Amino acid sequence: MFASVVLDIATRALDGAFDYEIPRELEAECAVGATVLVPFSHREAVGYVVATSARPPEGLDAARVLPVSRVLAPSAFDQAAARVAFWMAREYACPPCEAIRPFLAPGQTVRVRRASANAPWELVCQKSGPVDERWVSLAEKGGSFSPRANAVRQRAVLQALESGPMRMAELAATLPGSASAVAALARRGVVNVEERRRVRGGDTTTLRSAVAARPERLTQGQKDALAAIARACDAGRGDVVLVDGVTGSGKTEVYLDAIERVRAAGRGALVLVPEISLTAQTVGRFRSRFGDDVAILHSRLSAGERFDQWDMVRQGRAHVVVGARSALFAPLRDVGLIIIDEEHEWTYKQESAPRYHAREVAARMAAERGCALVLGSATPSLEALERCREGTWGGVSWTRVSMPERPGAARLPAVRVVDMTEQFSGGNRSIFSAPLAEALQDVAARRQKAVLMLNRRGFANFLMCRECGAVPECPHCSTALTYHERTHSLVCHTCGRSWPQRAYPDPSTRCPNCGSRYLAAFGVGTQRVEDELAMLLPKDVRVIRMDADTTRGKGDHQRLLEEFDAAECAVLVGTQMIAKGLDFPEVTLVGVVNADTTLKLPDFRAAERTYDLLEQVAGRAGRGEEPGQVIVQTYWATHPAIRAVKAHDRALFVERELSERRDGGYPPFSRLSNVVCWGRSEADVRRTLDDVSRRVRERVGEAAGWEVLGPTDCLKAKVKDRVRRHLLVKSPVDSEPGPLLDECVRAAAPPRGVSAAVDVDAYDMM
DNA sequence: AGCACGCCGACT
DNA sequence: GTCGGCGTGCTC
Repeated sequence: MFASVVLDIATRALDGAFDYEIPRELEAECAVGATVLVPFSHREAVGYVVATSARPPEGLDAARVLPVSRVLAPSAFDQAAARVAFWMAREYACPPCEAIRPFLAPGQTVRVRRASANAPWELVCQKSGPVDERWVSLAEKGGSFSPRANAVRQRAVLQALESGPMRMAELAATLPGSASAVAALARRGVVNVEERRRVRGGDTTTLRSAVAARPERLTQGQKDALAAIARACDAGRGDVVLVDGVTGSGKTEVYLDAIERVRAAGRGALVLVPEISLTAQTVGRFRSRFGDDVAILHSRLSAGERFDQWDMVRQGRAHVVVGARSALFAPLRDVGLIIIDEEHEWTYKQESAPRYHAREVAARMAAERGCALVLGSATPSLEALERCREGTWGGVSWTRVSMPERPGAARLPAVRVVDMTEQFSGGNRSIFSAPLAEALQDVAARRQKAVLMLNRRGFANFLMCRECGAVPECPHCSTALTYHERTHSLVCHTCGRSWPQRAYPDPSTRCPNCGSRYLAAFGVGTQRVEDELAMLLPKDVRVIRMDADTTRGKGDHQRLLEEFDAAECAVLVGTQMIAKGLDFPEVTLVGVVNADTTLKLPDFRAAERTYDLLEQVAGRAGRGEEPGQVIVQTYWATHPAIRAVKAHDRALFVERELSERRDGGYPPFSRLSNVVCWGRSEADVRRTLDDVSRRVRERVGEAAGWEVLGPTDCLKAKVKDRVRRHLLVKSPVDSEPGPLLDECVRAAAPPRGVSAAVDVDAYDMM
């Protein structure tokens, strides 16, 4: 037997697979998806088997085919997955091994490395593998047993166990050499040693809304969606269904029912959810419907927890996988359905190699496996909407099903837009407009709940001198420094450096530029909203603040949400993180403190992002019996995105936005790729990217639909003392910019100290 | 990527 | 006559 092996050496200089002979004794283990150790050019290398064959490799002298040395890990992916990985490598212009990595068991990286220049090569296994944990506990008669006077270790062990059972590993770490003491005590029957295979990562929640009570009847929209999904499943071609349902229209119920149908046919389902930790509610619903058949995979799990959940899927003990972006690569054997919830979310685009978009990989995977892909959103991406308008895309059908109503008595909330310039000229200097302040007091009086959102992305607190207009920037990165009030410091969010700094009205404040003392905080923080709320509302209204500061620890998110859920009357204050997925029927008021800060970002998707965010957060109101109200504060009330949210009419925004995109040749009417080049030497970076740019222009010529913009400095022109320049390339929707850009970068051969990255279908152009 | 090979200038 | 700079090319 022979194996085709992709080596784990990430370089553009080395692509494709290499062939090896499988020794007889390894034939059983050395299957597709296995991690192997192979000899490679004066050393050994780690690689992944992507194909096996009984025929020797063609066009290769048999004497040159070397044998596989060892099998390091069992199969993590199958043949179809390997095909998807190769497609990703091509599409997203990355080395094949980078495209394979997402498929591997989490926390199992095996590398060959060496400590110093001439040290021998060593295998470095960073394994957090399956743990068979040994728990030690006091036995019945443990309490009365008294060890011999000189048995210091035994005494220490018994004392430690008084407060409850401990893991052996923990005991050994705190009491060196306790293993033999435990063994001796166990022989006497004083302690019990119990071995259990622990499956980590099974989180639970007490949220009432996390229980998926089966509704008595479905809305017409839900029935239509389920019928369309059933058709797509039965077609078995990778057809796509876009479930376009207003917030609160019951998309999750549609997913649950669709999965039930797939499970009944013996197949499994992959469900992608953005920022999983925020939607403990969603996880709870899946758990309550499918129980232990659900595996949860997301980045907030510890390495061990993630491995256990992943392994459960591989072993075929769980058939429904719910997780963040990377859950798409879970080793589920018979995938019958892929669901991407909140399809428009940015988190589905990976910003490091492989720079894939989960929507596109899922579409490819669905086609490869002959299953259906369901995209769900209240604010579908313009890409998805446009493909559904076309009807077919990439050889499969794209269907949009609309769910325009909420089930039961719930109605979409009324939206009121408040022009803050009018408030200001009317003498109101508070961060709350008069209507929002009134509405909040009203909520307090009626003992209901409210959600207040601060739109802070790209607009974190910074300091600005009121006299000269200077904004302190990081000397190493071209980024405005963020002001942290609590620690009185300026922090660079790009490189993490920080400097002590006081702001006006502190008397020691001095503007670094002109020496003025009016260097003051600009923008609003959740802390300030919390303070103003305390002044506005009676003391018995619970105010819960949810931002990066209060949700640092594991489980903080959930704890705060549970607190909000349990409170009788409360206001939840937070940043973007509260816009999505929260489902609290008692919320009757949603306030957006500053709606338009994201509109000002230099990004062609800025308006779409703002619209999505506002529509999503507005959807948090009025999900129960009581009608909801939304108040949006803005300095730009005439913007189509704001007007569309106010009118609950997406067309107001989408039609104008689409025509602007069409005129400008932006996605979804083109593909936009970003080639970024960075390094310490500006001259080298400049020379390299100019070379790349020349080659791309040469290749593209006058071809219709291709356009090369730049090279120019990146918006973040310097990060960690490295200069950054980039090149934007527009190409037709049916083009393949990946391979072309890859070849151009390869041909330009960046010198040592200069790096280049190709980002196909880029989202972050900074 | 990592390393050998190989062709040139500065030293014993 | 030899050591070592890094340009070029190869690895199943």
